[in-house]
Order: sequence, then structure tokens, then C-alpha cells
Amino acid sequence: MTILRMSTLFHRTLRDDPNDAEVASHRLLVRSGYIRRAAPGIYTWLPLGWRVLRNVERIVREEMERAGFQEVHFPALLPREPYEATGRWADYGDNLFRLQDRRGADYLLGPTHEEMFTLLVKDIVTSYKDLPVSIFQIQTKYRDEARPRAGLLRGREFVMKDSYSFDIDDDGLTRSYEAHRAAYIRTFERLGLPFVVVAATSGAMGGSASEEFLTPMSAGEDTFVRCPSCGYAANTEAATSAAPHADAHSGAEHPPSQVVNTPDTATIAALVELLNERDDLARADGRAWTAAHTLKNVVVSVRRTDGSFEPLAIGLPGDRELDLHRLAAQMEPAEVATFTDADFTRHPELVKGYIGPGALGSERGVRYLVDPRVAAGTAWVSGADAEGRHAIDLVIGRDVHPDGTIDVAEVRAGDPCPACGHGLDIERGVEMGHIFQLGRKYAEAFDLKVPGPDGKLATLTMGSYGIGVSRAVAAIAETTSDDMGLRWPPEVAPADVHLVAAGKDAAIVEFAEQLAADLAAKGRTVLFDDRTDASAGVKFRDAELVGVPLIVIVGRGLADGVVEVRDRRSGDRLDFATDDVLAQIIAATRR
RNA sequence: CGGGGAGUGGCGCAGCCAGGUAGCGCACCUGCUUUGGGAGCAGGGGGUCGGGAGUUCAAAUCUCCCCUCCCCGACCA
Repeated sequence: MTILRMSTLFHRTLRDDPNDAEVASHRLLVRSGYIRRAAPGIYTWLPLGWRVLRNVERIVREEMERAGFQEVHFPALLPREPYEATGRWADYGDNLFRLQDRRGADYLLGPTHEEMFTLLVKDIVTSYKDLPVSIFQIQTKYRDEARPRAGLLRGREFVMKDSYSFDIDDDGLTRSYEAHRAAYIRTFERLGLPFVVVAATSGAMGGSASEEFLTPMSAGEDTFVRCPSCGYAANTEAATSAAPHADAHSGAEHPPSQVVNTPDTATIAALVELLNERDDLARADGRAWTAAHTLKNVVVSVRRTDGSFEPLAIGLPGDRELDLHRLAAQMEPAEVATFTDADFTRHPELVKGYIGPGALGSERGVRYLVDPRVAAGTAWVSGADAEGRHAIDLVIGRDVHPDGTIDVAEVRAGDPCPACGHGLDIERGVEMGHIFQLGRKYAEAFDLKVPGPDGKLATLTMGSYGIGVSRAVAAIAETTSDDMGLRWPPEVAPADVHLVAAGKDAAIVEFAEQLAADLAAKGRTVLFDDRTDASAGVKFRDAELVGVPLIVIVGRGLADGVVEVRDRRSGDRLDFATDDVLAQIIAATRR
């Protein structure tokens, strides 16, 4: 179909890694001449990179259309008003690129388009008979990230496919959600991207289901747990802890609790050390005290949506930290902040370092929630609400009556899987897609209602679904490259064949030219290294760097009637007879 | 916003501590030789050293202020 001649291609490879690139995808995409930085977190696409991006777009588009979704296209430059209506003009804060027109009217560069889609559907859809509908766009999005990093993986301008489904009822939303889920699985499989579907938090948006498609990689910034035994996977924010099984410090037979003097033990470590030094406090089973036997109470300040504050105490095993991300995800839409010195001053009953259950509980004005491991019947050492004092043999349900449980402790590798009990792995990944049931938040904000079968107006329920398109280019590069360069899966590669003319002999040039023409005539895209000023060695290196899956070398073998064909990904090399090589390449690049 | 690192031809770096008017490799241009794993020789073009102020006879180098980039953290539908 096309011949891209490297002698004239607008392209340059770099011999050294760029100084400002760290992760493999960023380094290689710049070195191989696919992208260039234009501004922090903003990249220019060169011819080869643009081809890859368009291939990814094409695959995403084909899978969306196969699923019956319809493509639309919104502006990237958006008016303020719709975002004012949903509160996001303010909520987005500094992450929003804002600008003004000549009259001073406010605009923004769209970070996501829920508002616009909702308004468009309100304009077009007038009856339940028009539903369900799922529409999508592939659009450049803008977010003024505090810290763009890792090249395309986390930019301030990026290409995203976003879809929105509109249904008259919850069952419809579930069906639309499942349709997207299936389409996403097909899409990522075609892209050649490894992925894990993990349970995610849906936050304040309502709706029940929210899942992320993560591609595991060390450069990733999302942390998730995965069970190697049963396949359970969840973002750490959404992970649930396995119910505790009765263990050594079960308190069923415990003596009555008592308060003891424990000077200078404001930290768990100091407390454990002291407990182990004191013979009179030795444990009944004779084993040493550990942080896991202590009950740590962390107090945070919760800001409700009406602006009021309430203190909240969380009881955790002393060997666990509170994960603020997990807490924030569970408290949404309320916000949480750690307790400040000023907060402690307002609550003199909370003795920093010695906070115990005795001062906690809603009847005392401090809601008290405990980790699931702090289960009824277990016994603990905890603060006694006085400087240098702790209570031992505190049994949950006997001496302590929490207001409920909350699952916000840090998740650790090896924690039991909530589904099967096997030890969990912790991995890093990049969010490539997110599907979630948005519910009626936006439909309500814009009063999006249509008559249902019963003639009554019903507010539509929505789903929101995204795929990071430009991010996928980086993720594919990241997960498929090797020490020598990129290794594109065939469907996203910038060309079908990288044809190298290794030598200047007339016979070599002539044969290579003819082969390029023949391949193009058969509908293949050929990246043809016809440069006369590059040595064979340079051409081989560049071919490996650029990463087209099939590399064909017309060179010294021609004298023996053979052409070499290499598989960039497997490293396999085969010689084919000159009169057979065209057919072999056509067969190898058939789609 | 906190911590760390770094800004010197297109790219990667040295020079800075002990101030003296900019150097190396790659890339680029010309010529000859070479041609299957980032060729060789010869010649050549290109930077005023992130910006500003200051000290000094003299500043890439010393002092002060500012800006930017990278990494970690905070933050991030």
C-alpha cells in the first residue's frame, strides 16, 4: 500500500538515550524518532509515532463500533457553564486548563466530557424508545497535572477514548456496562497489551460497579493486589481484607483488663519494648509481645459535604499503618485530614500517643471504627487515655464496643485473599481503562429525563468508560520492548515490513526496490531503508530500534539467491529463495 | 508544595573546586577510501555556557535572586 523511504522519511534516530527520559517507553520512543517533547507533559508525534497512534485509535474505534457504539466528536475547547453546573469548574482546581476569550468569558480545555455528553443526549433523546444509547469519542484531553512524568504515560495533553452509556433503568445500565467490559477485553487483547481487570472504587458517583484495566509494569503508579491462586484482583483502594480467623491472641479466656503504668511509650515500638522487659506483664503463652498485639487508634478529622467537621477514630492492629487513600475512598464524598495539634487541643480527652477505646465511641462524641482484624473476642493492649498508661487484656465486645468496622489498613503482600485465603501479591500497574457505573449524578445535574413505558418521566442512568489511547502507545512500548529497542505487535506497528537494502550493489538495490514495490502492490506498508549513506550495521541497529515486527534484509545473500527474513519479536532468522520471498512475506504479514 | 539531582552547539557529556574568553563523542557539510553489526582519513560549519544582577582588569567557573527539566513523595474521573 505504502512505501516509507528512509532516505526521505522525516525521521531521525538518536544513538544515546535522551537525558530527560527515564522509563523504557519514553527513552525508546524519543530515541527511535516517534515523539518529541514540545512542553512539559506535551508531545509532538513524528511520522512513525503518528502511524502507531492512529493504529491504536483504529483498533479502539473498530471494537467500539463492533459493540454497537456510535462515534461523535466534541470540541476540546469548552465553555465554563456546564462545568459550573456540576461543580467541577471548582472541584477540578489547578488541574483544569482554563482560558478566556477576548470578551473575558471563561473556557476550559476538556479534561473529560461527562457534562457535554449529558447535554447532547438531553438535546437528542426524547423517549425511552431512543434508549439504550452508547456514544463515544476519541479526543485530545487536557489536565494540568502537578507532575507530568514518564513521557506519554502521564502527560498533560493526551488522547483518550471516552464513552458514555444512557439507560432508562439499572438493568439497562448493567447491560451497557457489560457490553463495554466485553469490548474492552477484546480491545486490549488486540492491542497486544497485558492487562488485569481489578475492582476499583467508584467514589461518590454512585452506582455499584467500577473496574480498572491495569497493565502491570514497574513504571506504573497504581498499586493493586492479585491472588495467584483464584485470580481475585483489586486496586489497593478497593481491596477488602479477609475475615480474620481466630488466632493466638483470641481473648475468650482472657483475665479482666487492667490499666498499667507504661512510661515513655507514646510509640508502638516503645510500648512493645517495654512490655517485653516487664516480667509482670509477660504474655500467658510465654511468647514475646509484638506490635500485632497492640491496638493503635488513629484519629482523623472528617469534613462532611455540608462543611461541618467530626472527629473519627480508627482502631488498627499496631503493626499496620492507616492507608489514607483507602480511607478517603471509603469516606467519599466527605473529605478526611489527619488530626492537627489544634484538633488535639479541642479534644483534651484524646491523649496523643495514649489514645484508647475508653475515650472513643459515638456516645463520647468520637465515632470509633475498627479494622476487621479487631474482631469481637480478640484481646489487645491499647492506650488508657493518660500519659504513660496503657490497658492490657482489652477484649473486643467485652471491654470495648466499637461503632463498627472499616477496612482502611495498609494492604500488604501475603495478606490472605478475601476470596480464597491464599497470600496476595502486590503489583504496580498503569491504568489503561476504567469502566464504571456513574449512575444519575450528571443526569440529575442537567435534569436529563425522558418518558418511560409508563409515561412517567424517569431520570436516565449513565455509565462512563475510558481508554487511554496515547497512553496505550507508551504502555505497549513499555511492555514489549527489549534492550535493542521497540518491538511492536503487528497490528499497531508503523509498518508491516522493515525492508533493508544492505549494500549498494546494483543487484541489491534493484531487487530491494522491486520487492518494496511488490509488497506495496499487495497492500503492505513497507518501511524501506534505501539510504545510501548508512552502513549495513547502522541499518540493522535502526531496524531493531524502530521495532517493525518483520525485518527483511536484501544483501550479500542475494549472490546465493537468498533473502533473509527476521522476526523482530522472536529473533528468528530464516533465508528464503529470491523467487519465494515475496510470497513468504505476504503470508507472514497476513491479517 | 517537600526532598534529591541537573541545566554548556541538534543529542550525550567534560570544563566549574584552585576565574584568563569553550572542549570531547555522536550527528551535520565537502572529498577520498570503505560497505553484513552504530566505518577510516583529511578538511569544515555550528554554542557565549538557563535568565538577571553583582564581585573582578577578566566570569561557564565566585556571590545573590529567578526560571526550567528529571527522580522520589504529596496530588491525580
